[in-house]
Amino acid sequence: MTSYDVAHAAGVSQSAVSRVYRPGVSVSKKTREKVLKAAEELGYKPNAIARMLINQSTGMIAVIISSRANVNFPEVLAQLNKHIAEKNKRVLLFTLDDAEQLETVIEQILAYQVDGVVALTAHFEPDSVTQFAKHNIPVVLYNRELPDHSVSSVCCNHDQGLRMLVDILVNHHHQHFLIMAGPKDSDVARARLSGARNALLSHGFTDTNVVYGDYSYDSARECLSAYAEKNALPTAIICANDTMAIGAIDEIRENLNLRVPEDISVVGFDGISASSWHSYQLTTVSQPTYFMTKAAVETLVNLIESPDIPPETRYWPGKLIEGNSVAAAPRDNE
Amino acid sequence: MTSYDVAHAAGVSQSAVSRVYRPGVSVSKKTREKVLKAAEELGYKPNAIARMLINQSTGMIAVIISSRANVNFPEVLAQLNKHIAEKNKRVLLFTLDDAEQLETVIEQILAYQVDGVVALTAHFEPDSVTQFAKHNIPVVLYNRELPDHSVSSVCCNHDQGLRMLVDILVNHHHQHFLIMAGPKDSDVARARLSGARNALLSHGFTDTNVVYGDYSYDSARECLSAYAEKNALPTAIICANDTMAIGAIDEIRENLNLRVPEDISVVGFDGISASSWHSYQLTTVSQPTYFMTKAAVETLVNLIESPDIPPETRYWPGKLIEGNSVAAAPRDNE
DNA sequence: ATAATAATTGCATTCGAAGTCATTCTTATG
DNA sequence: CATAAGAATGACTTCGAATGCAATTATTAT
Repeated sequence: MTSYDVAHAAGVSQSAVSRVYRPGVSVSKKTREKVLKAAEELGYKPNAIARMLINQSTGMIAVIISSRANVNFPEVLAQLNKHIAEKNKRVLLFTLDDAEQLETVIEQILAYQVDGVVALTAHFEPDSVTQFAKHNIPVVLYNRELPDHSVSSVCCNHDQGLRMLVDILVNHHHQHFLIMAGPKDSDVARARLSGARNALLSHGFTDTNVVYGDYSYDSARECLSAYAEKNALPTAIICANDTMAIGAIDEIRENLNLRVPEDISVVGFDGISASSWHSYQLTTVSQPTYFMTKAAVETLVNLIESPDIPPETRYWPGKLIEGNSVAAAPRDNE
Repeated sequence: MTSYDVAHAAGVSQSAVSRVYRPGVSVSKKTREKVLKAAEELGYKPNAIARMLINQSTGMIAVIISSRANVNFPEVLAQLNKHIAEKNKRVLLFTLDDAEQLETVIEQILAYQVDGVVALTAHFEPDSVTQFAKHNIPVVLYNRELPDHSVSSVCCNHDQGLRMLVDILVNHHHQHFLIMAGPKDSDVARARLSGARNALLSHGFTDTNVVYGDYSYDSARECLSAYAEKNALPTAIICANDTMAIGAIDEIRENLNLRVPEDISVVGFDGISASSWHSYQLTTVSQPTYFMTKAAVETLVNLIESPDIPPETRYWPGKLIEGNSVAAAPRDNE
């Protein structure tokens, strides 16, 4: 069913049909009614693809995710999708898991003539961004920033969040820390690691030990268990995300036979729903994902409408959630 | 940058450029090289939108999700996306949260000329399916089936899963059950409720009490707490999903001051990662999401290629995971 | 009633790639 | 060397909607 079919059935020209479906164009009531009636009978729906071609705009936003069971990705994706739908655009989903796929994914995104890109993934270096710039496709990074800030970003302020967490630990007289970092190729993980180090440094703690997990529960248990075999235990563990913090707590309780928070304090990051479950009650920092996703979409839509807006980096503060996973450092460890 | 620009730069016709990018068409090495060189220099990428228009196929699959923090949706979406990408197609994401949005969403999906639809959501009644049928757009339902089976579905066999769980409880001599069901407008929740009832019936247990949650941790705690105030406690709780099972466990331990599994046994459904965490160790049934999503994509792709394949319903058995949340029914309750 | 103006309408073209068809250029064969 | 068979190429049309422009009709003012 095309506009020609409807035009024929309604006894008008194709132009008339087209105009009925464009807002703010002058069509007489009579024509409009004839067209709508014919369209209804024929089950006609304007073809968005043809419209894209002539309009030079697809109304599609590429969202690039990594399939790694990361952070709070499901929630973020659902919210991004909602905000994008509210702007009357659609999400075209792309997965980018390793650097090899990068070229292929970029080519596909370019081919699909998307109006903009939201990147939630690693493996997306300045070069990639340049390619989109060449084709005048605006990009917004989510929880990532480039060293030169040449691209708009919306980030949670990981430094501030970790400062709050470290301050709490220090206020509880902790002096022996362990940082449980996330995967080395994740920007968020790097930002949190450096945030933790900076916060500790500002209190005079240098050279804090670091173990690396991959954000997962199991990896947290494994790397803590391996660490415990060869090192004296810390009194406080700063984890790169809540899932690992929960893994750490379970490892401490089940295999190290110690108590949380009495023997060891643990803090996380993200504020996932499980962090407030009774068995864990994590002290953590939650990301304002609603506002962050909304900001990301708004920044992108503004860039689509006015490509000359200079790149902007927006930081959102995390919100401290005081649970029950931090207590005063035990005396016998001092 | 269009194929005409490349054609001009390479000194060939637009047809020649087009042919270079179509597989299995005869082009001489010389032409191919000239074209590729010019394309490289100009940064030309074939325009997928124009291609869609002429090919009458967009390579896009509409995936309809509900933004409700449902079941194991994030994992399912990520896996669907992966399988769809492997078939060299893309996911166009749509959210459908209530029946009012239905018409709008369907219209948009039709306008985008998607090659097929995967529906993970409620509010998607036979009428909706008929509309897609009219436009020859194949649909596959995920964990949903229509009464008349007129549309292809891929479902977890909830009946079989619940039978396994109920059998375990019965083998542990339980006689007093409570079913904690999911939201009434969810098909999966309804299927699990009826699965639980049937399994109990087959052991001669009729009229088991039911409470309704919304799949969330908090709702589980609330509805169990409300139930406990007015009723004798069961010795076993059958939950519609793992998240509610975990909520039930925490409510039992924290507020009812009882032990799991010694005093009350709890079973869940889904096999989410938290179900195996040390504090819970749920006995549950995991859905084979990898195979289910793969099957859904394959069924859909087959339908796209051969629209005359009759609708098929594929059931996948769940896999029993025996944790530590079921024990023999306590004597004093008999 | 007529002129002047405004509101509609249709024709023809455009967006960018793909495919049909007729033509030209190769290559192999007698 | 001539010719048939095959490969390669380009002109032109197609997909479906949107729009500039010109022509037509409706409306208003005189």
